[in-house]
Amino acid sequence: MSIHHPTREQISLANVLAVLGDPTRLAIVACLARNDGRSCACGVFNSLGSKSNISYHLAKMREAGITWTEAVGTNRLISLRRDDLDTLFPGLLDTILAAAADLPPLELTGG
Amino acid sequence: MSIHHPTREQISLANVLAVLGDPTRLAIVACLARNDGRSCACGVFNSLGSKSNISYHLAKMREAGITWTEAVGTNRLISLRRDDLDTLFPGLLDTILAAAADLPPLELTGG
DNA sequence: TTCATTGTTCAATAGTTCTTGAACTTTTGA
DNA sequence: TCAAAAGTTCAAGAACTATTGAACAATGAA
Repeated sequence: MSIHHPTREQISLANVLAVLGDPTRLAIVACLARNDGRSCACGVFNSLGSKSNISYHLAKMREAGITWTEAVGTNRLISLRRDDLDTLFPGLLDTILAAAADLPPLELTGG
Repeated sequence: MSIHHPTREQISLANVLAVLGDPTRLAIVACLARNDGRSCACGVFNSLGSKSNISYHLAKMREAGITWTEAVGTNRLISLRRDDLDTLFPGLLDTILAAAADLPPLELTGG
């Protein structure tokens, strides 16, 4: 069974804001942005919570249409859905990332 | 006892996003923006929920630093904290409002 | 095959959020 | 004074969210 992602049309503003309105997920999205273009394996975020907790948060982000998840071996590679988000909500991601850049930096192992 | 508002420094990005990540509050903020400059009495939002429910949502917005509430007679006049939000998170409010403008329009009585 | 690695899913639990209606406060106006 | 209007607060309940650890599946390497 392949990984479910919402279509661009299914992405809602309120849901995107609600999902990003959580410090752990805001940290994840900031890290993904710093990794621009390339993808991150879930393991990169292990310092932010337990394995199952990170899996939970990443699923929320995927279901909200914020991230794209691709299976490669035993890894899941996570990337931002920049094109979709920028098309739907121009400027939103960039302004959030700029504001999030002022937040206390994260301890990311292997990041 | 006067109405409590957080200082600019106490406003957090994650909290602002979380509070705006709710359809009712997104509708309220869009309405306030449409009313640019002027303030709205709570009653304007009555069609979005019960009196106590709107009071609850407006309190959330005030506590997050999104709105300013001023007592005038028996009314509470609500306005956006544009200067504070624009200073803290440049562009954020405008991009959210632009994206929210595409949402289905609200039935606002007396708005 | 066997084993470690990577991540998901499940059940349980604690905590939070939303919604409602009733009771209440404050202000205004007759 | 008395009543109406505008909001707030409270308690209760439903629904949702976050977190954990254990069990599970899938892959890749020895």
